[in-house]
Amino acid sequence: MPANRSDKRDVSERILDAATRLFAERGFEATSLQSVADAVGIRKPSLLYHFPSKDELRKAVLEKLLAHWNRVLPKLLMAATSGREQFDAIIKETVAFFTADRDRARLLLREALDRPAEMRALIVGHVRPWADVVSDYIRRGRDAGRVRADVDPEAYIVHAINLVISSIATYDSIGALGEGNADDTDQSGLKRHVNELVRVARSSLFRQLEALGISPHVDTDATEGAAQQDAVTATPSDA
Amino acid sequence: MPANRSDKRDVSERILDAATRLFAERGFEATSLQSVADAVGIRKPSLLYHFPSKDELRKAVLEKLLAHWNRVLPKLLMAATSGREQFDAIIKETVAFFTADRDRARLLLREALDRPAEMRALIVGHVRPWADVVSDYIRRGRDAGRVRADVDPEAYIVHAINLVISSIATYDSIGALGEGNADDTDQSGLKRHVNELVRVARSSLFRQLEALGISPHVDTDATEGAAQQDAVTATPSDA
DNA sequence: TCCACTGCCTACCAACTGGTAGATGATGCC
DNA sequence: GGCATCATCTACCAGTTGGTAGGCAGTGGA
Repeated sequence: MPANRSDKRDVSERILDAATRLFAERGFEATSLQSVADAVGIRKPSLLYHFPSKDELRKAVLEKLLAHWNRVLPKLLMAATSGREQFDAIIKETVAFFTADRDRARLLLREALDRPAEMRALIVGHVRPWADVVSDYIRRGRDAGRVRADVDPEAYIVHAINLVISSIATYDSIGALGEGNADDTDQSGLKRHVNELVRVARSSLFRQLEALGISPHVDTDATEGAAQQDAVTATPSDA
Repeated sequence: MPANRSDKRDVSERILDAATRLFAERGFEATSLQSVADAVGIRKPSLLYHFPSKDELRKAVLEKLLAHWNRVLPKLLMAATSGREQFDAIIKETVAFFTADRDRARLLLREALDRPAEMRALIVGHVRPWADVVSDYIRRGRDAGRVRADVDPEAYIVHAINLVISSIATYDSIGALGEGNADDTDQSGLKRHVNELVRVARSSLFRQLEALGISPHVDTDATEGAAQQDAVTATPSDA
């Protein structure tokens, strides 16, 4: 039987999963190959057979994370829904992606801190293209009066991305301000956290609805609250 | 002469400075005591004479950072200016504090990722008290109609703090989206980055001025822009 | 049947880690 | 001057690190 081949992919996959978790939790430098091997249940040289060096393992972990991302995002941007719906779709997917596994946010944030130059290159190569699409969209929205006049589109996008990733990555520590209890088992605290996160991102971009004479602000609040409600529970296309 | 005593403080101080820089740059685990000693120009055992263990050094670095913070913040909160001025004073000081030395932001962010439980405890002990003051202020502002009705005060504060620290800490990497050039020597990119950061924090908290019938929004933008202008160049009370 | 290859292993390595022991010289107090 | 203390040093330690050498069982194709 071809147990070999399927096993190899399986083991490599398990190594990647364990490494992702440990790198996100403790950081790359603080994680030994031994501990990754232990987590997978193999010996260290076996691990080095699949990934020839620790740095190659790191790159593979990062690449796997970005691969998913690059698969999902174009779809969202090509879906030609316009106006706030597009914004909601993007931010909802982004938030769902990172809340589904907070290690993703932690890993990216650590990488940004540990290797700024490398991350910068990755961002310019992978994220810049569609960030330009979004900033165009923001500019059009600004001309149409939907978006606040004082928004700096490029800078806003940076802050929006940073806000999502960082606030989810640091929820366990900085989130302590918002909630008293340490064990947030039902994730109600995380929900509240994320709802406000989406509200901040949205309300700092769009002009207030009542200013446009659409509806009284009490209704607006309720609608926005409902729209954000399932941002946490929503499942990303792929886990 | 009392060269001994002043020398001791001096060396300890130099160790703390070097450790702060290195911990912020590479992370705690990735920084060896040897490299800190080298940066100071002493031998490793001399370093361990001043700080009995690596972990004690870490705590001292963190404590020094928080000490400054705890000295400055009460003053800002006690200054009984009300309304948006208080918000501006706090966020301006905070932003100035972290932009004056971005290592501070990086260090705190790393600590939040590396030791969430410890950071959580520190936050509850040190930050919670005055965060409660601010959230009260937000609630009052909400009742008075200055603050948006849908703001979640506690959650907002968490995001505001996170936004400031994280966006400044990751400017070198994620900020690449906003600016093309890697060497931001004149810091104009950082200024733009920070201005938008302040705008996001403010506009997601307060209702738009024109909605309150105070002034046309063009004037508002200009005023706000000017108010934010020197957030970067402003010097915090103590460096 | 033989052979090459895969996947995992044991045994090992030099380099480096945080930390200790203890000597040495300078300083300040009696 | 004598003496304790301070600050720094050299020499050393055991443990861990990322990584290598090479053996060995199973598999699949010629």
